[in-house]
Amino acid sequence: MMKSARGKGTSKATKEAVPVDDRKASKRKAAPVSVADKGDKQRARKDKKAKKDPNKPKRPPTAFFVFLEEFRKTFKKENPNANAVSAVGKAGGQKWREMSAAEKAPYEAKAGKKKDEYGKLMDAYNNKKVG
DNA sequence: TCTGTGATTGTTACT
DNA sequence: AGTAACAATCACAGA
Repeated sequence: MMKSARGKGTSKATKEAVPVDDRKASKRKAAPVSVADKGDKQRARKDKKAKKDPNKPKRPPTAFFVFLEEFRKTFKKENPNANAVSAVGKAGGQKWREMSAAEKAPYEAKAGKKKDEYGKLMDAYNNKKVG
């Protein structure tokens, strides 16, 4: 199964009325066209399928994902009917918003740890990439 | 049977 | 400084 494919998905929202994410810069995958076409934009990651870097370490899960992992369990327990990713995603996202730094602390700690390891991998990856 | 899509936020890498 | 892409996960739909 494909790891991830949100590149051409589109139809991101059932309702076009509400913006996807106004809190951030803009839309993430709102551009159905290939990024490479942009040219002026980042063409480095034009296609995930490129995969020219098999050694490249995958990005560590963010505090949100770490929390989501546990949240999914709890969520499924209360909502065994809602297993869909969108269900936990929204539910988790909503809760995540309510959560406070203190509660996110343990998750951020984990994320921070992952980042540390990720940096290590990056070092090895870069070393290999160059050589 | 297999692949792709959907949704969430945070973090990264590039320009 | 700003922007786009990706990270994990499962159920459903199409060929």
